[in-house]
Order: sequence, then C-alpha cells, then structure tokens
Amino acid sequence: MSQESLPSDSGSAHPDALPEYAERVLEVAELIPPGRVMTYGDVAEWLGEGGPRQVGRVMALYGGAVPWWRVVRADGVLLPGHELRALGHYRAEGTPLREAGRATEGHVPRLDMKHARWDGAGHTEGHT
DNA sequence: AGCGTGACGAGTA
DNA sequence: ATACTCGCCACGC
Repeated sequence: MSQESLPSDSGSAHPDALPEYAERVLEVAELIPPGRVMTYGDVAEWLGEGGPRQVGRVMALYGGAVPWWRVVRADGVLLPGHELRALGHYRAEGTPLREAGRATEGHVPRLDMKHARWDGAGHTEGHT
C-alpha cells in the first residue's frame, strides 16, 4: 500500500473529479451485469490502455463507489479481506461459484470463471 | 536515476 | 492443483 496516494490532480480543474482513466475503469465496472464478473485484465483490455495492475489500483482506491465484487482476479480467487462480503453478493446474484467438493474445511469457494466471466457482449454500443 | 511494491496474468516446474 | 518466475505499468521513496 505504499504506492497508493491520493490523486494529486496537479493541473486538474476539478478536485472532486477522478482521473480520467479511473473514471473509465469505474464506468466499465458498473456495466458488468449481476451474476457475472470481469477480470482486471479484461477491463484493461477492453479499455485498450493500462494493464491489470492499473485497473487493480483504481479499484483499490475508488472501487467503493461501484460493484467492486464484479471485478475479479483471473484465477477466481476472492479478494483478500473482502471474501465474505464478496461471497454474500455472489450468492445473492447467483454468480457461478466453484465450491470445492472435497476437503472444504474452512475453504472459501472461488469463482467459476469458465461461466461467470463476462466479455461485455451486447453493451458494445459506445466502444466503437 | 534506480528500486521496491502492488485488488494482475500467463507460463513453467 | 500448488509454487515460483517473469513481464507488465504506474507510483512512492
């Protein structure tokens, strides 16, 4: 967390406004339909700029305003520290989960990326 | 300028 | 399936 710091919008005329990149990331996050998820990499690729880590940083800083639990890691592992919260949303939305069949002792389920992953088909309007 | 650090991802062992 | 490595990019020190 040493890298994170408030958006020093040096030059920006609107202190309340988020960096444009962050704004775009959050915008995509809001497009993800309930019951589906998008990986950091997918979001970055869809935006056509930045990378998974950049998307991750944005979510870490401003994700609170959007359905953050729908932006996930490619391997389907739930967010450290938010596992239960995310899990609650997933169960409520019916997001495909992969519950380990054996030795589930204290084992937190992971997302079933094969089915939960959403590529953005259908909302293409606006992306050119 | 270089180095370390991340809500990452893919490849390899 | 797990563990480790390397590539990636922006940012803080």
